[in-house]
Amino acid sequence: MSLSKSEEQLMQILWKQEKAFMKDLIEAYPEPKPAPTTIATLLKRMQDKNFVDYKQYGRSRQYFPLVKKKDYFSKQFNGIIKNFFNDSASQFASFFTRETNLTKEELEDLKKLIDNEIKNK
Amino acid sequence: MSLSKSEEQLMQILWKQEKAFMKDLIEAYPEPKPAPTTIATLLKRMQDKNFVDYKQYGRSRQYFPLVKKKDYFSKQFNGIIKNFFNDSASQFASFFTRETNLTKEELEDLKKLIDNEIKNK
DNA sequence: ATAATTATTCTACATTTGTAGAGAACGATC
DNA sequence: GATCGTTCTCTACAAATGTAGAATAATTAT
Repeated sequence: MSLSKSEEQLMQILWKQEKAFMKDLIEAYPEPKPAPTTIATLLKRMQDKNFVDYKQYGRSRQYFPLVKKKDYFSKQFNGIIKNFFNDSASQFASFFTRETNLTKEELEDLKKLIDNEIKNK
Repeated sequence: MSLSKSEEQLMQILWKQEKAFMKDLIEAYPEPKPAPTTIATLLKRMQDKNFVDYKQYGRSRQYFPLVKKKDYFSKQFNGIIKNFFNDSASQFASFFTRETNLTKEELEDLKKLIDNEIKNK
């Protein structure tokens, strides 16, 4: 089960805030903000999908994510690698270096990172 | 406008085949294959969205993609970089090298690629 | 030719998604 | 303590998606 577009948008907000009351969520939305009921609906659906839970504080709820952003991203990412690069991460990597416009500095940094990784193997 | 899940799956087939008649498409589906009418519906919707067109050959149609896989992928990819990495490709890159389990060899290859890119700057 | 197969269009319908009003319940304010 | 704001639940409804039957037209195999 995965999130729809607008659920994902809300999830991004929640990941950023880590925990949030309804009003925090509303605040975080860019204009034009959706109706509070809209957010409530999304939250409920996300609870059904087990992406969100809450703690009752007094009589409002503090919502928090049940899934780590990194994990969610990894799953997404592996899906698209599978589809577009025949399940080969290195094939993707080559595409990435060619097609993304990283600056020289960024590329240098990246190289350092990779060197580090190599050492750790 | 973008493709839905199942439209995207069909698109992948079409990209692989480059051009295809209905029967080729059906063949390419893994079991359990969808009904031909299902595929027809998807194709029509994809035509409406301007992702697919066809050439009439005799009285069947040879379908072909209007959008390059690479372009489509780039757009998708940039979207997710924006959401998950604050629009920073290099931030993504660092995540990628850390979290993807590339072998030592693949990392070496990647390093070479990057070196090449640096030279071209 | 007749039957079987194939491709296409039209129609349909259930599910999911995007969005929000109505109403209840509680908490804060004057 | 009556009014207002906040949050939640319930209900609703349009659009998008997943899936496919009925009908039709054309194509091939017998």
